[in-house]
Amino acid sequence: MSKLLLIDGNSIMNRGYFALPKTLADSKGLHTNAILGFLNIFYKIYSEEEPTNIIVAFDMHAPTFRHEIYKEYKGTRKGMDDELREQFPVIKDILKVMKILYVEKEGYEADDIIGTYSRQAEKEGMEVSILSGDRDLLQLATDSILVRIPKTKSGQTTVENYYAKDVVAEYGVSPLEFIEMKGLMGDASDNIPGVTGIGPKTASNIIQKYHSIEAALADIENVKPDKARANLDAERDMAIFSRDLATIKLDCELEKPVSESAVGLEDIYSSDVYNVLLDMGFRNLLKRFESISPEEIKVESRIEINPVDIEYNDLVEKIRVYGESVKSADGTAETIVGFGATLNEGSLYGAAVSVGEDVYIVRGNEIKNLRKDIPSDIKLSFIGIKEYINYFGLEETDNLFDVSLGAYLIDPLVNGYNYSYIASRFLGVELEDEKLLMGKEEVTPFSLDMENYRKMIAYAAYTAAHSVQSIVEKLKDLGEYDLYKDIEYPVIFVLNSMEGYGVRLDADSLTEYGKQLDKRLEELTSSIHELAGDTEFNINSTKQLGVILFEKLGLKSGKKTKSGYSTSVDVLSKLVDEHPIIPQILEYRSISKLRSTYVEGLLECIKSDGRIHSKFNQMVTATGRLSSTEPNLQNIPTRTAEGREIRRSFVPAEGYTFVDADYSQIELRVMASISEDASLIDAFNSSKDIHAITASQVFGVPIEEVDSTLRRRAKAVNFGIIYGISSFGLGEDLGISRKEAKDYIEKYFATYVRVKDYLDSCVSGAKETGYVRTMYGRLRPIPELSSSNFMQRSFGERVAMNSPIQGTAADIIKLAMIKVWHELKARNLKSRLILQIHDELLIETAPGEVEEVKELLRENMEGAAKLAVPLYVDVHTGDSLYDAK
DNA sequence: GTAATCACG
DNA sequence: ACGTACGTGATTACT
Repeated sequence: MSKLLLIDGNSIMNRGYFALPKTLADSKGLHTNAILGFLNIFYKIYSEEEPTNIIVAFDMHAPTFRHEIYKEYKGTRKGMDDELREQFPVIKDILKVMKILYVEKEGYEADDIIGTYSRQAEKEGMEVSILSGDRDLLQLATDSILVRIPKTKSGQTTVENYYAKDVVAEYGVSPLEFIEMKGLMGDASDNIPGVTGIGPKTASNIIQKYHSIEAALADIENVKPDKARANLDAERDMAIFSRDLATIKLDCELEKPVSESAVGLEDIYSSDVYNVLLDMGFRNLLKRFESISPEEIKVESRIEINPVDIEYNDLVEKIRVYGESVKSADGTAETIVGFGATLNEGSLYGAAVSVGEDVYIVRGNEIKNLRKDIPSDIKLSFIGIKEYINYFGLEETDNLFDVSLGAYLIDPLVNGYNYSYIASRFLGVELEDEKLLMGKEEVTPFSLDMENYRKMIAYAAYTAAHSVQSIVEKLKDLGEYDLYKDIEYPVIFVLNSMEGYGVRLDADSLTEYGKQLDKRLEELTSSIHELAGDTEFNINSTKQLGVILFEKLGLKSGKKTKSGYSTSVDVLSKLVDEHPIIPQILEYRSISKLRSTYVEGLLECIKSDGRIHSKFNQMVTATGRLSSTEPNLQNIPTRTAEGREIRRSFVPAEGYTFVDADYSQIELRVMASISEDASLIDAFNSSKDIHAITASQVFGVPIEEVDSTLRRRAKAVNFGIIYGISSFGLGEDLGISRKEAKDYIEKYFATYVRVKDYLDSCVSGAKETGYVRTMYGRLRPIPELSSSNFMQRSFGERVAMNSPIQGTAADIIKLAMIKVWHELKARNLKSRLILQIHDELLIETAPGEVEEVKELLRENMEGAAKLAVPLYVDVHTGDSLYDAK
């Protein structure tokens, strides 16, 4: 059966325009956000429905419009933004390339065109669905015509579907009565006035009773409530006028019949379309093409590389010759060679090296001498150097480049910096995805001659070599080159060294603690089941737990989640006094967490040297912090006594000692310094206890009268400020009303005026440029700021306030790590840096080096940056992580 | 594979 | 009127 998809072009474009950042633009500076928004939703719906026919309707801007008539009548309709207007001719061109029929006609709105076609198609027995962001079109829904409204729900696009019955279910009125309702309540976005004082609620009530405006007018004396009756009576004409404005025409005279709108999969996914989308920079959309018909679509920008096998010695010679040729061609040009391989247990099966336009593949492990065997002025480029440092014996001073690290600094919000992303973004070339090539298959020596594996490493090598120039240029353009050179690049070597040393873990003591936890867990399990009325259930299942607590035991549920009751700590803590089962569940949860994540999880990570070699990832966070995985050593418990016990099992090597140093309030100090707020700077200079002095200054009490409550509140405000404060969040955290919280914030800003100015400038600057920056130049783009969604936008504002602070602190500790690491090396100390936990460094200190290391740590951490306030570190020593804090 | 929860700074 | 603190990762249950 044939199926027609009708699209409200203006409304869907409008939606894209407001939902996506205005900063989106193609190489010529044309805005593309509305176009991208349109195409995203189009492809989503297209792949869902696979319609046989498509028509896109557009408004034609002529003075005969209903809206325009009304504009003259009231003069409020705002013109369209130029940035949006310029995108319409482009989307129409794209639709032409897709061979999709689009219709616009003087005197008609898109609504009317859609209404007319929908009825025609229905008559012809076609299945019809209508896509629009405008709920006005709900009036077109019937038993067989589906109206689909896209909705953004916490960042995710979902589509609400309405047949006639769904309209009734949601609004209590039929699609036709929906028009009557509009007549009463009006629609501000569509400039339909409606009747004064009648909103959706009243309108719905009246229409549910009378079914039409005329019927209500005929019985006007009985219309309720009183106010609505009076207004409706006085504004009879306006009600009818509004209703007629809101009515979509079903009988437009249109030239083209529905039959001319047929369009096939091959039109939508043609190579012409692919090239247009590529040209506009819509890389994400292109992925859809690959899954549709990979071999049929031939694309100019998609390149294929056929690597050539070579012996190692010949490769070295090729590189040397290539280097000479580049030199003679242009005395200043740099020779860059790219490397690609997958390392497995410290050895590789084969490697690809990109030399000029050729890519060579070498088998065996002779390649590990590559850096030493080629001239030092030839740059060796990698995707993720850190993985290869040990294999090649690389050093910081070798001539190296990491393109993925550069790509991260240019856009830190991306999920993974693999070759296909880098090639697409920086070379404008589409390479087959590594996932596509390798699938889930494991790489083994036996699969080495697999065509796909060879291609994959060849692509990686090619990308590594060829994207350096563009990435360096971009880094320089963005003012991030020094950040790369002076911070990120050196940190690679520090992290590699930390990963190599790892941390010693005492398996025996941890196992012993695990047994204690198990015992307690058993007790709690039987006790909880008993308290639940002798019901056995899985306490770990939030679903089952929710049923027990809120249905069986009848406790009142607070927050809800998408799929039922929330049973999170903050909900349960409010119920501790309601039922004895609650504290037991809370204890069960925390013990269970300790056992599975920290006892079992950590034990599994111990390698044969008795140590844990966690990975430090440099290219994950949006702010510039590190992250740690397999296992995460940055979240070892410390806040509760039971959790802290885990730290007893983290111990130094025989004879060694832990020296730990953590920055005191580094983020607040950074904020004081960047904002140049004299009061806050003074506060840091005059007191050791910043929360107490904040309390004193903000609440206007002498410092010696600041009690624990007041201090706690000030501390929460300080945190709130760094997170991008909101009265709601602060109120929630402190358990006070929003109004009180707001009062605190106002007092804080009255005390530290420049802090407020600074935070405001972060937000306004970010709204203008689309990003924020740390003291050391690190960028964080904030696309959420131009969202039309209040929640998204507010999030963007908080991010704009938080990221420069969190990011600058991250920059500073990275600088400290580099200094400390080099200093340990320079002094030939045996002590080693083994852990970084955001504001804290841990050194496993060799016998006899403790005093020197303490001094060295303090000096280099406190001296890492010159701020308007001093940096302080607290230094501790101990024979376990427990004692060293 | 995603959602919920909870560990850390 | 919207529904919230910023940045992470691991485990478990469940689709």
